[in-house]
Amino acid sequence: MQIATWNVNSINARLETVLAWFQLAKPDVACLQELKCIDEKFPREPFESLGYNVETHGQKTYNGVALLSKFPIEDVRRGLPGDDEDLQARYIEGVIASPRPIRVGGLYLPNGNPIGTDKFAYKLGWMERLRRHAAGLLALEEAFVLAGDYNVIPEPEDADNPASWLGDALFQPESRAAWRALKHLGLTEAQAEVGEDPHAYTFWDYQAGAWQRNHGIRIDHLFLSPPAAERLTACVVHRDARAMEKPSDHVPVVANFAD
DNA sequence: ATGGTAGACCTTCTA
Repeated sequence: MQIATWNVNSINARLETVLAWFQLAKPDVACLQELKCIDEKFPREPFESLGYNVETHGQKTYNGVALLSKFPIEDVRRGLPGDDEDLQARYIEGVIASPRPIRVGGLYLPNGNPIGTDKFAYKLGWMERLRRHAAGLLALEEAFVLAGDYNVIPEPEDADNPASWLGDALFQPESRAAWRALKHLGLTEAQAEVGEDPHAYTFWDYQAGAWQRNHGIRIDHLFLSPPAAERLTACVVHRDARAMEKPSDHVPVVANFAD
């Protein structure tokens, strides 16, 4: 069982690139972020033709997340609980009805820049809500995965030039502490656990030749509950996707689980 | 040196 996460930076602008990767990697489950479209404009048919069930939580222009699975998707939840005022489409969850069912939450954590604004407060509030939700899921003692664009650089080793990120919301002590608080609930981070390179980058900005200079950061992660971590066998960062035609600025990260 | 690019969409916001 392969579960992927990928911030595609507009599913419609990226459709050919994303389909090409799906035909190559054939993930069983995929969490997509930054769809940048409403549900009605998500290109369902090409994914259904590849054998995927499709659940979306879209939004006009910004954000938007999708959960795709070759197995049926049950108990779908749209939106992160804990704030009825929050209208941003950044979370979708469902139970993958595979022979050994696994709950999968796909998330697009707020960027939070610039620091010192309401955007940064929103990021930290969203992370606390995610921590509470994860704690509730842990109490169920099920296998689950929380995969997505966390918009947090966990450690200095997760950036090519950490000093250049010191003033950025992705590398603030508060952001990193909230990320560790999530981990300290008892979750296992897949790439750190079994990745060939635990610090392989997952994002390179479009600007200033960041890809060509390998000015990358590691911000796309998969957190696993203990029963899911017991099944984890591998975690691969698909770096080559950044060199495709019309690439996203993020690359897919894929975790493998024993069936 | 405060740059640079990409996407949605209509003038600027987000990243």
